[in-house]
Amino acid sequence: MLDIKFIRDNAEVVNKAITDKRVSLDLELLLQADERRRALMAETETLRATKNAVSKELPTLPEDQKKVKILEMKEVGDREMALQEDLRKTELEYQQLMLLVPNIPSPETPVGPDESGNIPWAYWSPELGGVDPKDTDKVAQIPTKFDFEIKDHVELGKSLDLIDLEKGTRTSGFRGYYLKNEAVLLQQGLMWLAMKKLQGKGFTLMIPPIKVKEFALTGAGFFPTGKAETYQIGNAAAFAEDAAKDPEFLAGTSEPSLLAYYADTILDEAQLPIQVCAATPCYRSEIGSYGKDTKGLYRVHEFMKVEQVVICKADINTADEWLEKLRAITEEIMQELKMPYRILNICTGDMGAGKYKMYDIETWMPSRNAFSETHSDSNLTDWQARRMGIKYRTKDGEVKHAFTLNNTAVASPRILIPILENYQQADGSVVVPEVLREYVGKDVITKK
RNA sequence: GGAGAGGUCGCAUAGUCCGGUCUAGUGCGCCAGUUUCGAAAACUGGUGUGUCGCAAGGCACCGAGGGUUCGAAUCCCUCCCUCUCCGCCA
Repeated sequence: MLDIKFIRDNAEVVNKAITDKRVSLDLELLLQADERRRALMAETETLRATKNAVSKELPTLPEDQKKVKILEMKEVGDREMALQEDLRKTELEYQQLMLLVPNIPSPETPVGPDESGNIPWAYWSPELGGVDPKDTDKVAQIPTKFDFEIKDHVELGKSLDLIDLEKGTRTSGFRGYYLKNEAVLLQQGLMWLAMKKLQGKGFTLMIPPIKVKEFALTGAGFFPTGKAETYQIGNAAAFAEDAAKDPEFLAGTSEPSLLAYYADTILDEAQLPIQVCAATPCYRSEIGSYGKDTKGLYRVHEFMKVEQVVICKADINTADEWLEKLRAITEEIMQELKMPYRILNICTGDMGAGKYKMYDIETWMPSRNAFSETHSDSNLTDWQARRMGIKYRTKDGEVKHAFTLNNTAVASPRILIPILENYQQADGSVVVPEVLREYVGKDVITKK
């Protein structure tokens, strides 16, 4: 959400963001609703002021005058009622439109229609270290090389008894899966590794609810536009009667619950920055992705993710710094795992409506012969904080909306794809990344 | 699941029976001033959020939402939450 005053004064800038981000919203309708809303407010408030004033003097008046005033106020009350009904409708329309207004993208964000407009910002591989995207020769050397015919993670998972997709689908439905044996230890190890890393970086560890109320999803910006992506749940019996009553949702990330911890709160500036993280299951209906990435573990309905969330003061430089710090933390984990990856500066058309600036981290997946998204680092400025009511009091006593950021630390089983595929050997076994060996209990995963 | 108690402007409380000097009293905390070499204490004053407005100022908010009334913290209805006890259960 943006400040309505900012929207009124900068309609052109907002309209450009709407176009660049391919948001479906007619700003003119919002501005009109805003104007009507303010006119109705002024009118009802005048009537109320009259009523309040008369109510105060009424008990002191003699009986005959009292009767006259009461009749007068009855009329004023009727008029107020009529206006109020109008105001309520206008207010609702206004609020619904306000939720659709996107954040203004950063000056460094490329303008583009979709993922084709994203710009590689950095590459890294275990052999070469950091590589400048302009150094095309070196960039070409980044993907892992094999001198044998590679298997994809589905084949590896099957032959090493790590993944069972058939049984997963039978039990859970389309995109269901079972992880088994070392795959379980790999995933648990990754979660543990990430949480310990973040604890060392000053993050507060949390186990938050992932079953959340609507306000958490609206506050974080996932609703109303992302409703189709979200599972709605409820008590089975009650759900059968009336699904809409008191809805609960399974969040697609812990971000809503981590932020909602501070919802409708005025923090003290000294408490900032707040760094919190959580390892939680995540649920996504993937309803808009039918037929996309249907093979294997790339796109699944439920997965585990360690998420980093930062709430910092309302200063763009501070927030920019945090975006880079969060990126660096994720890179540190990736470098410990020794997997080739790249970082993309995400363009306007591919970033969410609420984002100011966003990096994706894409890991090399041999079977896809491509870098594919495994992490996502975002600066939302005050867009989420305004929806969620996260504020802080400055040293001067001023109350401001905070800035929020978030980044993936690790998400599994998707991350198992590059691990299994990049670490596979000619004999069909998979080497366990060094940092995960203590969790898996062995150096190499071989056939049972 | 059953029975009861309760949610008041940072915290703790008064007010609710019987609607109108409650634009919510008091204590604590916090801020400023007086005093002091400095501090403590004492005394004095101040002390929320949101929204509309260029401003003066208005309006809203006593868990949430409705209703009754000229007027609601106070009466009525619905919902949410917390606590205590009992029952059941991982």
